Amino acid sequence: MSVEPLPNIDRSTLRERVLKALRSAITSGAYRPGDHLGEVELAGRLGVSRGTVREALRHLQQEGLVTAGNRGMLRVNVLSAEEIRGLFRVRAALEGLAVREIVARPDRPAAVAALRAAVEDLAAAGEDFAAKVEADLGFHVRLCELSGNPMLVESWRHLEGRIRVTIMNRDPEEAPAMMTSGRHAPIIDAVERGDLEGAIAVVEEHMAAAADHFTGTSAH
Amino acid sequence: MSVEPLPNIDRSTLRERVLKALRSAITSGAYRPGDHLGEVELAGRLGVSRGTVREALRHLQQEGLVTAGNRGMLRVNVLSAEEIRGLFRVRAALEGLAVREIVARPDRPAAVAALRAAVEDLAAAGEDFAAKVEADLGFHVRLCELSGNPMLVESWRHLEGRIRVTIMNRDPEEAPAMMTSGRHAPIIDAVERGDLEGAIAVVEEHMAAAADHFTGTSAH
DNA sequence: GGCAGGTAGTCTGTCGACAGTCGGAGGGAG
DNA sequence: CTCCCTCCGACTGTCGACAGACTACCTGCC
Repeated sequence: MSVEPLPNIDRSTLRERVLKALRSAITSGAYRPGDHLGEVELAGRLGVSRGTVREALRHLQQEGLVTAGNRGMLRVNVLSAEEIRGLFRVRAALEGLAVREIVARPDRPAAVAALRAAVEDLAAAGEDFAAKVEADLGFHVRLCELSGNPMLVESWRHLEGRIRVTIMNRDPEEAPAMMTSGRHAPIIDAVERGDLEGAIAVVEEHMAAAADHFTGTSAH
Repeated sequence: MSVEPLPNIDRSTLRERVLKALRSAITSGAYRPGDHLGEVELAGRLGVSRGTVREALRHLQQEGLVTAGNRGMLRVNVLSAEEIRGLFRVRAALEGLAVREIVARPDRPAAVAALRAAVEDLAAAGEDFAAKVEADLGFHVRLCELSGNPMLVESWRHLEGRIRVTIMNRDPEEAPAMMTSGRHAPIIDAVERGDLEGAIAVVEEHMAAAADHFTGTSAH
């Protein structure tokens, strides 16, 4: 008798699946920033109870993807230019810590190799916008993961929602010159040769450029 | 006719009040790390519905105060020594960014004065342990707020729950030599004289010492 | 005495319903 | 024509209940 063909039982809870679906719907641009997210409409569309989507929405609210408007109504979050600049400064501090810890690690070469693989994914994304976004954020998450500091990853992920709405609010309608392998390679190079100051400088410059890019002319 | 005597209508939702109550109960030590938090018990004790405490618990879970154990049961989070070290490294990066932005601000003297007031609160706390904790965390949160970067405050607050359980898991039963005004003054001094490198060094040293303190010998 | 099977208990997951509140449309008085 | 009052619709806040799942214990058989 074969036990092979039934390995994939989805043990995830309904709330988790709804959470994923909503997050994906927002970050993919199906809901534009500022759009109202009604519990009843979402519940009906997803075929689940209101309480379930409610919990998912609350989770998304804490992630910063949605924000509470008038009378507790939730809508897709939209960040001001000032918030975007602050957001990328925090990112610079977090990812600066990441390179710092990677440089200090004994297995630095392995981390460098993993990062090189991540930028290759970015290059392989080609012109697919969604794939490029995923690969770019994947690289930066990987940077945090390779630091070996789970709390750092946790903090970075806490910003991920806001990062995604920022990207989605601007880039879909123009050429994204921001996410290219050429912009990430210098970070790896500096890490590889143990140049801590240089690596941090590159990261901060990278983040400053991104902040300028996303605040340049806000798209309507 | 007087309109004065009725200004304070509490418009907070029941979930928010339950959230506050639970957070306070955990951070005050009423529930020890590892304790099981049952929805039914809490709902009965607070006199509210299960769904309400459920949402509050989910919020606390994202804050890191509680963590999911076996079969989705939630218990008060307990951090490993490695997690604590990572946590305080992230704090150092965040608060390092804070001093950096404060030093760069034109209203630096006002920020310095506000920080001085915060350490005075700490000194005024005397030997009251809970008050000292509040004053200490108040100082650090103030540091983030004075940076003028709301996203930085947001990121710091995301760590606050874990910080509090870490403090509560160790300090209640021994002399807390960690939170004293003498340890915070050097930060302000360095900020006041515009010594960015020095201020960051003090912050990192402060955080490293705290990490050592809280991982020294885990209390049982 | 040990083990397999059943069985009660308890916890969370999910749902549907009721109530309160806010905003707007519509009608009537001035 | 304008302003105010009233009613209606929509949305969220909160609740109680049902169902599924896992644990621990207890019993009967070998």
